[in-house]
Amino acid sequence: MPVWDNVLLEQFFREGVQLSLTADEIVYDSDDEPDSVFLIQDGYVKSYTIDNGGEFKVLNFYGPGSIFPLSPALRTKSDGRSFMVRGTIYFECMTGAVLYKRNTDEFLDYINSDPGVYKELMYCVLSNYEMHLSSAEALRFRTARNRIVHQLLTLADRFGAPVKEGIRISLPITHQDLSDNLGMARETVTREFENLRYEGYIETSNQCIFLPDLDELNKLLET
Amino acid sequence: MPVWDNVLLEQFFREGVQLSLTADEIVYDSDDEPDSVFLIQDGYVKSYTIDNGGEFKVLNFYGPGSIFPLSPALRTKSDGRSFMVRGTIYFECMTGAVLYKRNTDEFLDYINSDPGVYKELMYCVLSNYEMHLSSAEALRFRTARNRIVHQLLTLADRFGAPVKEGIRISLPITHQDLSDNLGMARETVTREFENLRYEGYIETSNQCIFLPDLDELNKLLET
DNA sequence: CGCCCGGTTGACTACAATCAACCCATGTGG
DNA sequence: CCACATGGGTTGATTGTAGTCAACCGGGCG
Repeated sequence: MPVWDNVLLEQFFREGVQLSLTADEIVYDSDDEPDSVFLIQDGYVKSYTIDNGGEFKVLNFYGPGSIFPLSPALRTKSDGRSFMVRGTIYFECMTGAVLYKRNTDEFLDYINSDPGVYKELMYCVLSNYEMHLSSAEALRFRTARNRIVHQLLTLADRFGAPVKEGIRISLPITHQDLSDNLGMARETVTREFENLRYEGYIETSNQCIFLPDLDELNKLLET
Repeated sequence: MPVWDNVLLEQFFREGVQLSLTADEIVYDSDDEPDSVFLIQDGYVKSYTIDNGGEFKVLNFYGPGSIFPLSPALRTKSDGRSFMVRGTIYFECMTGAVLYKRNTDEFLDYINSDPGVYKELMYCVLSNYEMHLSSAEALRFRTARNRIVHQLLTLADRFGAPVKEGIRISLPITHQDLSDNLGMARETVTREFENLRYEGYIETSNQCIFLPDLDELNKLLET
């Protein structure tokens, strides 16, 4: 749903190089010159930083149709403004993945060639933007439980597939990923998942999360 | 200095209606039809939501040169996609403020008329995006102290004015605002400010924050 | 086989939320 | 002009949540 049908952009990327990557492979990090841009054809990618204290901080998750890294690519040297975020941002495959890769310069030429492309791109950026906004809302909850519940709802919005009266989150996420995403300990995620499972709000099998009733889940946030 | 020189956009807004608002006035909320867009000429604005539990969550701060609300304005009904964020987002003046107001439709016409404008706008969105990214990093720290220190550095990046061997944050922020921004209790902010002041990392007078040494502050995050 | 990763569980502890006062400055209405 | 309310800041005492440390389990894989 939030992943927009980027007809023009997808067409452009499909003329690029196709890459097949395995889980845990790092696609790109922001220390590199930003000379490539990627479209995800298949599979899932996460972005994260490692802070000065050595903590992993998972910033975002990307699925089929997503384009990255937008911010470093669009902030070219030519305009004299550099990427504002401190520290290196890594993009790593969470699963096996198929990506299309294009040269940043070609990418910039392409988006400047056609206002329609600029528009598509704007929606990509906005979509990311809103994903962060929604995560940021989750992070501001006081209890681990609420943080997790809110983030599950956000992930359902973005990666949810309707399955018999419920939503299955198609992103294969580990407790570790989620805890790094929410700034909490891995064990806390396990414990809250245990509670939510016991109370019937979620069902899990290996790394799949099924949410039988989003409305009920939403009501949890009211307390 | 992340606030970009938006020559074309500023020119456009200056042809609009000028508004003078007092502190605490709400400029816009996302329940309204998104029929207006604003440029801040002078003063400061914050955006926040109120969650189901009644907690205030301050999402972002805006200063002179900022344009808002970007996301609702750019997501017009015409493209069939609605604003993804749950709940209402309010934009409220933190100080007396002078704004320019333009009609959303005119705004959309204008940005479509010239690729140069689209580019400026893209930088506005990216700038916001990166601000959120940086805040999100702060929110993922485990301790209140680190969350506060990181956010002070982010605010210094965005609102810092160099003053004799240090940085003064020009945003007049209250403990309440900062605590709502970082998802913590007001008293916790007071206590950590007290500590940081005692240790010489910050100086405060009424609602002004002065950071004598950003590097030293940065080093705090390593523990 | 043994290692590593992901998940689970228990015990203990520290940090921050909460509740409760209180101070001070400002603004406002009688 | 005083009385009072309000908002911002400060401080202390208490409690609960979640972080930490530790151990263990199961499965996949070299």
